[in-house]
Amino acid sequence: MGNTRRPRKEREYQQRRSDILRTALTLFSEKGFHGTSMQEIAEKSEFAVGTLYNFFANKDEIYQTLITETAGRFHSSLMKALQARTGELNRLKACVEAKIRVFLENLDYVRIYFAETQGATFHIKTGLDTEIRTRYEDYLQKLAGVLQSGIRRKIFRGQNPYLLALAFDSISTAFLVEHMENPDRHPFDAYTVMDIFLNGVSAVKGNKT
Amino acid sequence: MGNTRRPRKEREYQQRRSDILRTALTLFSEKGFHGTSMQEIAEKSEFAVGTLYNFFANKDEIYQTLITETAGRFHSSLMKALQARTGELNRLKACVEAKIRVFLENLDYVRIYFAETQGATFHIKTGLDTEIRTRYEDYLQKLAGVLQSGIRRKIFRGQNPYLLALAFDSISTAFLVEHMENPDRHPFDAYTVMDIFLNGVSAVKGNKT
DNA sequence: TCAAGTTATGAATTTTAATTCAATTTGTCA
DNA sequence: TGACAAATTGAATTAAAATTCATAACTTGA
Repeated sequence: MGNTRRPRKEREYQQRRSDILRTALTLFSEKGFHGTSMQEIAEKSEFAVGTLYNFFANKDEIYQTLITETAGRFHSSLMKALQARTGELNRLKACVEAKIRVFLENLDYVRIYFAETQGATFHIKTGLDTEIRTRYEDYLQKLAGVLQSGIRRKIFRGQNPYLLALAFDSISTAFLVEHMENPDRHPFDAYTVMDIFLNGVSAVKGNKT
Repeated sequence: MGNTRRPRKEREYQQRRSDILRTALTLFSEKGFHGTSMQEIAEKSEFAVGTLYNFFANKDEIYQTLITETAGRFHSSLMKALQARTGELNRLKACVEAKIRVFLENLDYVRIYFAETQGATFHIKTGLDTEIRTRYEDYLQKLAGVLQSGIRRKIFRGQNPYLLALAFDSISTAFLVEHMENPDRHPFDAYTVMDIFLNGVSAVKGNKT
């Protein structure tokens, strides 16, 4: 009878689908979108080329799905961190910690993410980049909100919360990228990021360059 | 006679060559390497496809030349700035200023630069990315050197000059990228970068999160 | 066990764009 | 001016990969 079985078929279908996606992610991350052929994805995921087309309309759709689904998880982790605890300092800290965790759990994805976010990618046409950027923008706004409220409460100082958000985020990203490329040299943690961002690098009071 | 004329021919040859490069730069920056065809480069630069092949062995070589030549100029501007004046503070400031100038003068290139520097690009094979990264690494080391010497002289504080260099550079890059995408919102200058980097964002003394 | 329906397969087709090269044009010099 | 060399042209070729689809292999329910 066709109603207890549906779930299993569905489950298996999803399993196969996500196998394909996982394989594709690895390959795209190693060799880029254009450097990866459908043949390769097929071989590595142990399906025939044709089969891929039963799951996805075309190569672009695989890529797009990959980006969109992971970006979603990514985004919501960070957003959650920014709301979780109370107090601006705690939120910032939770945010770096979440970012570290999410990055390290999704190394492959992060590579692609940058390829899409930064610089001239080939997916400009599909509007995929827009979608990602919107999410990132959204996150930055939220982060700016936290900083803004910290400024109002005299915990932070500064003119432009959005620029501060940008600075904060770019420091953590930079450290993480460095870590990805060179896991051993230059270890760092949430504290390092917070310290530099909060206290700055000057050893002299009220340094006015 | 064939000796006074050589220079003119040479000059014209270089002119045509650089016309091609300029056109290609614009296209690559707008649509990425794979999104740009030789046809397009030919049309836009007003040559025939075949002619392109008299100047460059293939599409890859155009791209590679572009990157390498511009990266060279780019790199030497920054390195010069870091040596120019005396005093660690002045050097840092000169460095941001140089970076702002160079970025704004080479918007098209910057887009490609990121595509190559960050994330999974397609040129991994050619080793092009390695070349750029080496230069960048070199620049970061120099920057770290400046910070290191500032730390010795008790102008700066911090454990790890390299991480500080990374932080410094990533803040300026982030602001510049923001500016590229959105020239009007969030104006900033070398002073903003210096202020955040040196004094931090905390309004409270010795904040120890 | 079998027939109808599903899904997987991969060789054949199509698409796309890089590259080549014979023909043509342009430039040089006696 | 004309013959030779050098440079340009773009239609034809080649190469690489995405996509299709007729065929085969499984699944299911009677």
